[in-house]
Amino acid sequence: MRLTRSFFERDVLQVAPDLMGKKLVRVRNNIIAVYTITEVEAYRGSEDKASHARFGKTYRNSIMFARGGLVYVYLIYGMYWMLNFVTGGENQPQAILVRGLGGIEGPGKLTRTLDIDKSFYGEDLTVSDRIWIENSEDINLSFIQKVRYGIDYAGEPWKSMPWRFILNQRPETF
DNA sequence: AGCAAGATCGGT
DNA sequence: CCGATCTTGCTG
Repeated sequence: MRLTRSFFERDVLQVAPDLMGKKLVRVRNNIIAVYTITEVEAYRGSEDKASHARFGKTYRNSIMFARGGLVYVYLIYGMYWMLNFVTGGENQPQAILVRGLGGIEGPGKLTRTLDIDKSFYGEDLTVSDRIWIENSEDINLSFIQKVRYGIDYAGEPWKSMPWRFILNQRPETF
């Protein structure tokens, strides 16, 4: 069953762990593909110096200031699209970067596999017919937290926040 | 208007 | 470790 608005309109540090093991559904050419979410990173507010919101509202990050449940996509290093889910309420810039899906490790690799690009900017996960999140039957999921990747520029304390969430994988689940 | 840097990846 | 590749947002 598809996750609704209320799931995403919570603090990013609540939503991120709840995404562990959830199903990412992608529809293209009438083919439905379902992936297990295995790794995400949380970016929380303008005060988070690792976040794109650290400069306030700009052309690129404006969707982060919208209500939760929308998609934030951007290009990095001129080559890789990054897939994010907006969380929290309006004017509360938060986002969750999807770093890993069952069988696909790496935020740049998964968008290539799922064929996700700029056209998904602002897509609404609660009504879209080509991407959404579903609950999983599995309720016995455990995860660990580590520091976020590639954000040394943020400085302390932000670069040390354990805001990367990784599912404890049980091979038979995938 | 120009430029440095980037929430990455794959090959040496 | 290094290059690819190009948009963004800051600076002047």
